[in-house]
Amino acid sequence: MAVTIKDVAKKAGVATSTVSRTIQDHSSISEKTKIKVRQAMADLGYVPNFSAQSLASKTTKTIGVIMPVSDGVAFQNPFFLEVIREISKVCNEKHYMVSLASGKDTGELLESIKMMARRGTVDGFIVLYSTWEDQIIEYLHEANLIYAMVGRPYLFENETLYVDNDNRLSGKDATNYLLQKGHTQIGYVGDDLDQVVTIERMAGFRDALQEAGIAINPQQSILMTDSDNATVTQPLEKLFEHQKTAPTALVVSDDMLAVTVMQRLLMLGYQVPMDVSIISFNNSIFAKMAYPKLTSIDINVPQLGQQVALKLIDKIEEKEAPFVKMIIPHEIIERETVASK
Amino acid sequence: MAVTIKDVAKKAGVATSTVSRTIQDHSSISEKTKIKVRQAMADLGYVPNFSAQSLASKTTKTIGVIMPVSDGVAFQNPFFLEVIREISKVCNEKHYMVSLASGKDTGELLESIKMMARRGTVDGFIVLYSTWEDQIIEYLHEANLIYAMVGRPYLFENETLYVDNDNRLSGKDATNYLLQKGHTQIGYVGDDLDQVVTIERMAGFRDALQEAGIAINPQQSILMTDSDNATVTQPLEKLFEHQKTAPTALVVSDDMLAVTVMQRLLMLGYQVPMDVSIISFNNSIFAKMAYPKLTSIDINVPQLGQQVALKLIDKIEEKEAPFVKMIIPHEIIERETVASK
DNA sequence: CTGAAAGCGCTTACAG
DNA sequence: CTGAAAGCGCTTACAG
Repeated sequence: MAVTIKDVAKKAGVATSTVSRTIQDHSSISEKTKIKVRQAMADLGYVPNFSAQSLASKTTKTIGVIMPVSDGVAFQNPFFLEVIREISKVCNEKHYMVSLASGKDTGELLESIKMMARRGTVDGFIVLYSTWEDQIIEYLHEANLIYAMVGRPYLFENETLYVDNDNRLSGKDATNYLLQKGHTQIGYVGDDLDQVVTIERMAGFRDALQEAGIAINPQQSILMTDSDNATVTQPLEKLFEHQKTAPTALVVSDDMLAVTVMQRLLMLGYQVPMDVSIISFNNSIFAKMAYPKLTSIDINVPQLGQQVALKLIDKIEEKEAPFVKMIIPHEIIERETVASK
Repeated sequence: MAVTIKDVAKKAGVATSTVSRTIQDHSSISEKTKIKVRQAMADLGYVPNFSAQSLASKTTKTIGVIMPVSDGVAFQNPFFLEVIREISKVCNEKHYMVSLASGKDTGELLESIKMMARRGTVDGFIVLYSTWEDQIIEYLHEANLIYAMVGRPYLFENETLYVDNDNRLSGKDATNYLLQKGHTQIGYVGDDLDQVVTIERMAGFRDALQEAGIAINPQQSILMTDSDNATVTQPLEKLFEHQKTAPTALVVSDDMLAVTVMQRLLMLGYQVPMDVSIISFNNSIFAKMAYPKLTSIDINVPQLGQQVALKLIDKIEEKEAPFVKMIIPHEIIERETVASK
């Protein structure tokens, strides 16, 4: 049997309550006895039992990480693993555990989350994505559970804790960058229409063109594709159909999509960046491994992950913490896919 | 307060021990009372408290998933997220939780794992990778913890539960495929030398050439690069240095590396597959999105993930279960990067 | 500043 | 087949 709080108490010559309090570094315990108790813990190699702590304190010191539903390409995005790693890192430091919730469809995911909540296995949740009208969020909110999001919430924005980039601004910055390089015929290619982020980036794209006094004809400059990218070719062809409206530069909502777009462009006979310039978002490994290497907007994934975790834990530990939103800065990483016009 | 076993007992008119036993579907309880109790549970919306169950039963119903240390490109491999998703799916069904262990270096990871083990937060571990001389495995083994691996163990193979492909055979099959297409000058490019799988695939490569009676000059046909792919260019150039030994086809140990290799090849003036054919492994999203699309060996990640989880849970629940190894079949997915010679 | 005691919500011999 | 009771290893008012 493992060593328990009783063994420590006996060895240190104090009550178990005193041991418990020094574990929590209670201010009521004198430094002298704390030292004595800590010595005993060290000598015995004592580590508090997790289940017992949870049961007695009504707190689990674990946070549930909610992944997006796993169909579609979105799920394969390296973004998620990166965020998870950062969350995990913070949790390690704070002595929290991370527990994963995923599912192949919304129903399955919801069941899994409900289970976690009702069995009392988590103190709070982190939702890794943000879409329109999400049942998951509705449940979390109704059930009055603590949660935080990566990405701007569509529902209950004013009452939820979240960390995000200024996606609209980044869309604008990306477009302005192209404008500065002399492009005036700029198109936008996005996927995953239900993702809040995709739409926001497009809004930023419109902002920039508008400020530059360039009229937008959606038919000729905006292309939304489904998330598995299978059908980009034809619509893309259409975008380039008329010589005088054909874009000389493209803002693409995600690195992975940008890789597909470049590939299709090549098939259509366009070279990047000689014929068409491309800037995309996320600065993931795809951006670095693409050929040519993608100019991309870095969204600082480590910060995104670390901050949600930190803020959520703060909220869990002192329930009063006000609702916070936190905006992480982005940055253009210049590589090889944008040419001057 | 949530509803407890006492409430259910009262409502059903039985003792709490009877409720507990019907939760576990004990054979000693009559079907009649089980029905009565289940009715009461349903009426009250009862769900057993997780921490209390763990504390009383000395079992946690959670498995720890150990990720590879996070430096280097390997970590970005979509493989891990896919496996995790599958493990998570099985765990959901079996009412297990999955808890993540990761770290930026071995020391941090080990600390995190030790914590989990000593605090009693998991019943067993799944290790997602296999390398030479892994401290993590040594610890798991010494501490007598239950674990399973994805990939063939380097240490304690005869006493560990694992699920893997026949990597050596897949290396051989890949090479034979090239041979059948008429190539005779075939090179091997691998990274991540400490991964057992990389070495095994290379061994298969050698097997095939040997059986075909083709001599191998390592200098001229084998290139091992570090895992961040940064330095592939020069050694690759060297591989193609002499016209008469330059390979007409390459076996590449991973899709991500293959993408890099193709890119560098292009820079060196070689077209794929016209000048050089390429076959790689994993059939990840990189294979599908590459241009041209990669011919790749599918390793059936879903099976890999589901089976480790299933087998580990079996082992946890009936400790007698013998050590098992399970081999999942692979399959060549023909795409656009291999041409006939 | 410290301790004795009750309690968290289950499970599991033990007895019948 | 079922129940009373002890126990899992902690935490936290309460009292001093």
